[in-house]
Amino acid sequence: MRDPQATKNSIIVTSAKLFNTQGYKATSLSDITKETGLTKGAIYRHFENKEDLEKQALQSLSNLMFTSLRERIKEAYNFQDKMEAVFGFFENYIKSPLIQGGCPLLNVAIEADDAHPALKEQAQQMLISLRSSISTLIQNGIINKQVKEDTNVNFYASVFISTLEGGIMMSKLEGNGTGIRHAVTHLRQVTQFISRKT
Amino acid sequence: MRDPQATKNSIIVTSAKLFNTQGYKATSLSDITKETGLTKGAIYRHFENKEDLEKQALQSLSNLMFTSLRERIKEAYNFQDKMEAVFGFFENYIKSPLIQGGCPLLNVAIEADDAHPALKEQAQQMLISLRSSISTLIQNGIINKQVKEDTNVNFYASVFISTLEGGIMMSKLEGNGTGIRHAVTHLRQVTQFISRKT
DNA sequence: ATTTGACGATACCAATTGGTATCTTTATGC
DNA sequence: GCATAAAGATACCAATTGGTATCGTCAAAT
Repeated sequence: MRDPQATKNSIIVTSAKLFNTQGYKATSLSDITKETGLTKGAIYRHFENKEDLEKQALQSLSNLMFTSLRERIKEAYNFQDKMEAVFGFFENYIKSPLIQGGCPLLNVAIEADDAHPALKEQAQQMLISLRSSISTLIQNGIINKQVKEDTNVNFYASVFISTLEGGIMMSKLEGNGTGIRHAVTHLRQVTQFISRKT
Repeated sequence: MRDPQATKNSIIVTSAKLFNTQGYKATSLSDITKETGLTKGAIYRHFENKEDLEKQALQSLSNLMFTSLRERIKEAYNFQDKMEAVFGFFENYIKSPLIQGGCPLLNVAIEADDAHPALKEQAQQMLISLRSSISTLIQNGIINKQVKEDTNVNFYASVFISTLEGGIMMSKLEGNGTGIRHAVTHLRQVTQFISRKT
């Protein structure tokens, strides 16, 4: 009944959930022991210290986020549908959260501002990944003649991310889907705008 | 040399700065005593407990934010210039921060998610105020024939806020002005789009 | 000038923090 | 079936947390 790999993973998963909802600094070891049912002895066997656990938990959230996002994008076969996949992914943070506590990137970006340089670096990497995903999506749209060829790829990637993350913030704060829904509705128009007329 | 009103205010101001940069939960009483040069005795004479201080500090940040924003808006005399005032206000979070640590609304919204119901309520009020400011701005634009009369006021207010807050997040994370600048450039086009052709 | 009451400093408190040392238990290779 | 090493539980640690009781001190009213 003893599976160290499984316990390590369960520690990562449940602490990731706590970090993403309560915050990294605000989540104590005892919160984690309570939620996992394990003891500090077990946790510190698998992780050097709390920061190590935070990093691995965030990495897990990042993986979860990007595998899910990429999967959704891959299932669509043209630019507009792929954008819809991105929209659906973000709307799901509110509708049926794959991950509790909202967008891990947004959460860690705000918290790691100054205090936590290690997490900040990871957050920066996540942003780079996200922008890269959306940029290539637009770039492929141009290549496939679905997006106007004079479209500023990085600019629009940035706009998409800003609007979606801001929408998540509003929706989480207000406890309804209005914020993200408006963001998506608007970005749908933007998508239309940079699309080639057919 | 003893001015209780002044000391209370100095406690609020410096703790507000700490809360907005390090986070509310992450800022300890000793952080505050260190930064203010005062002792716990002084602080607890003016505030019931830490939560009380947090609330008053956030209120102070909120006042600072909205007085500055409204001032900027009031100085402009047509819709587009007023929108520029809003844009300038948000760009200033990065360029020359009136308040260190980025947008207090964004920061507290993310942190108070679940954990802190009192702060969350204040954050909700702040969002309502911000949306109200921008909504009336657009509404007045319609009244003054500067904005298309079929413009969905609340929708665009929501879009403006999402995009700006998301832009702040990106800029703070990346340590440059690109995120907010792109957000503003885009919203300038949106402003153009909902403006009446002259 | 003295009294008085608020202001702020000092000294303390229990509880909790992240972390470690040690002990027991469990699976596994022989 | 037994030794062994790893996994996890228990028990501890100093430092820090928010909070309080008490003490000195300063300024204003008498």
